[in-house]
Amino acid sequence: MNSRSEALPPNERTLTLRDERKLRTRQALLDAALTLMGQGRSLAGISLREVAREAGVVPTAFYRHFRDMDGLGLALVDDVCLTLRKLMREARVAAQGARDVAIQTSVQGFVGYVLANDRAFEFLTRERFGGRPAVRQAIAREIRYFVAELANDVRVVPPFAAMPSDDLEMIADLVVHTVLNLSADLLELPSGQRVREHELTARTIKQLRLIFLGAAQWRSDRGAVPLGPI
Amino acid sequence: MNSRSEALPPNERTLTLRDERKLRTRQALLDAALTLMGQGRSLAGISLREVAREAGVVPTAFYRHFRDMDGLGLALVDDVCLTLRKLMREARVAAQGARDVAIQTSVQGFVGYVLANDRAFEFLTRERFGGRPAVRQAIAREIRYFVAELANDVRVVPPFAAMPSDDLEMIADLVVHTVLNLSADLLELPSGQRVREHELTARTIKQLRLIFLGAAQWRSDRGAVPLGPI
DNA sequence: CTTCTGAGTGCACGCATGTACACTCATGTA
DNA sequence: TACATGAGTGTACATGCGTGCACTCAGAAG
Repeated sequence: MNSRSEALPPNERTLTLRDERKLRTRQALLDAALTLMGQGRSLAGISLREVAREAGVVPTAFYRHFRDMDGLGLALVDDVCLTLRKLMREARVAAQGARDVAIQTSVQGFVGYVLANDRAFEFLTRERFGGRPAVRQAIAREIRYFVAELANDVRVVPPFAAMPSDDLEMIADLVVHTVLNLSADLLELPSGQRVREHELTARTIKQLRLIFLGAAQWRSDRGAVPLGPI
Repeated sequence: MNSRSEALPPNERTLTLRDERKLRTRQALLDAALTLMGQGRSLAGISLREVAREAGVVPTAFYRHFRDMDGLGLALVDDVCLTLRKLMREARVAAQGARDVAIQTSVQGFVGYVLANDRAFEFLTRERFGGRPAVRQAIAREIRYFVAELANDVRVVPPFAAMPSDDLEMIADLVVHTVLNLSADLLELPSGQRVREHELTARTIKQLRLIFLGAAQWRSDRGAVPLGPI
């Protein structure tokens, strides 16, 4: 398998022509599913046959790539999140260059990114709670990953340095979910509602400023939560 | 229609026996849908026939109550949110009696409420983003209602008095979504995970404390968000 | 050049679904 | 008491579904 190893650019030529075509069909199926989820449909409401039809392939060919629609869903999470991580990493590197990445700049960048990749975010938003358990868990894991990474990133900046890891994660969690909330609201807009879009963005920016204001005042020892009646 | 008006307890006897039975069947259908949504299924993955079967009624009887599954979904939102509003109002009245409702007490009360009404909250969580557009919009409206009501409620307490309405709503929005986030996380637990349950609750309590800490420092004029490139 | 592999095809099947229609018969109305 | 209503029934049908199986025939392997 996977030969044709004539020492060419290895990213291109570790794959045979056949495998390349297979990957293309696979991508067509993933794409088809994403397309069909436009107009507010969820994976649960899309049939295997529909996906195959949209991808221009006979229904039984589906099985060469995925066990069933659940498998397609999981692959979609992987596929979408891989791209997402990569781009987030790039954004992070760019941010290290320009010190003092203001909240506003970051959020506006994020908004642009969400709107540019609306199909991916629509999928994640829709299936995050509405999807089958396996898909939900996969998305939850990705979000936990982002939270942990954000917690690590802000560990070096003033108010967060020397803060207990627990509290850092708690704040990162709050930030991530506030931003995800913005993303969900944006996707609900009928597209092209620039004014409302800006209102939502402004609201989120304020919310993040408020959170950082709170973080600056935060003292872990005052925030302890007693067990109460378990 | 709706006679038998022999001046009895009007809550009971403005309905004929027939209408009463019809209502009972209707409720059975709503209940059946809620039941079938256990184990992580969404409305989109449940058939009209299944609901009828679970309710102990022939499929075509469904149409006497709802136009289709979308109609059932909308009715479910109304039904569930009506109960919810009523109980929230009671909680609010109770809170007015005991001044200084600590964050901790409120959140723990909310957690108990979510776990006691898990089917209702599971439905709302699942369909909030994952549902058909009409259902999503109905739920979004209910959430906006809660946000507005919370904003009104806290208007009288120290840090929030004399704060612009915009900022108040922005904070209420942050609080409500933080709490909804807790609710979603709780429902994802396999039930009976009391330790993890307490961890999640503690995290949310901390997040709310941090938010109120930020709110105490908040100055509207410093939080203005310039338009930027529209 | 020959042989083998496996991605995509075409057909067939049984099954569940949404909904139309004509029905029954308990209950409300007069 | 006699009639009208309408909630729930039972039958029927076309449609779309998931999936099994035998197939073709590029293209990889030797």
